[in-house]
Amino acid sequence: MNSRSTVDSLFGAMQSDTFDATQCPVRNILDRIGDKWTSLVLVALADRPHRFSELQRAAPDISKRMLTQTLRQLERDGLITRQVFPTKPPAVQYQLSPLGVSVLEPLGHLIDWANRSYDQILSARAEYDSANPASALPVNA
Amino acid sequence: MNSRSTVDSLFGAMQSDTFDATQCPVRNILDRIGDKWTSLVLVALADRPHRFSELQRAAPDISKRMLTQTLRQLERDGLITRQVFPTKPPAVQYQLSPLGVSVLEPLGHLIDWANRSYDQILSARAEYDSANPASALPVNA
DNA sequence: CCGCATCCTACACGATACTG
DNA sequence: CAGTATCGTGTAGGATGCGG
Repeated sequence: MNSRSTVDSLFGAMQSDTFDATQCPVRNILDRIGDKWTSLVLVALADRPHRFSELQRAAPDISKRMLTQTLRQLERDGLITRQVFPTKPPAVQYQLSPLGVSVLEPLGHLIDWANRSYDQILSARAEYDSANPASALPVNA
Repeated sequence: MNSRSTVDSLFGAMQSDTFDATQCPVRNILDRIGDKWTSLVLVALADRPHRFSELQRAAPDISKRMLTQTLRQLERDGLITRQVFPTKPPAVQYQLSPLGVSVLEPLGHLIDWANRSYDQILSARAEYDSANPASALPVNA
């Protein structure tokens, strides 16, 4: 496996005394990727630039509040750019920056893996759950 | 970009009427990856199999509760296997399953990207914050 | 149309104490 | 050693209404 060495080196870094998890780059990124809407917005913008309301339509169940928040985060991190057209009423366009485009590749790999592996995961869950008739799992079922 | 087509097709799927976000494979996976400890445990186990207390030492700030929960999730999803040695006191070993090993590759790509891009992100944040002297960001600074 | 402020709820997570 | 059970908290995130 190719990525093995990088994973090992990360693990080594985690073991060091001076390791501060709060400013670990990986934690930082994964927290973003993992939150409920970030990756969704990135994927939507991979298609083409979108306006605010277009993004809302693209993800029907996102609230204005969270969409705004997600976009601000991405803008702050330099993954997307925000362009205001002073028309009336105003129009705002969001699009991926080069940095934002660059994340699509690793993100795409993960998405591919998810799609390829989902059946295996589902059957693994079914097997586990049938072997463990109820309890034993304190979290979301 | 290679992964562009898969991203686009995902986006297309999201747009369909029959799309149910709650059982979207990608959402499912990213929720796991994004939670606080899953990826950390996966990376730790990439090195070699670990016992429960070894994992605790590897991630000094994880509580027993969360470690147990994370391990259960991963076991249920079939990414890791759990093996109990009925010694006294008992020893339990966790190791990656083939499926678990397979996630290291896309996960490694993302980790690489995070490490490579972190400087850019930090400077983007600094620039954004200096341009927006305070307010304007309702979330964690 | 865009997006901020306010209020509120649910759940992720941590701390602690107890069992086989 | 390897967990489970219980409790308490912070905060992510949804609903709503106002303002430019």
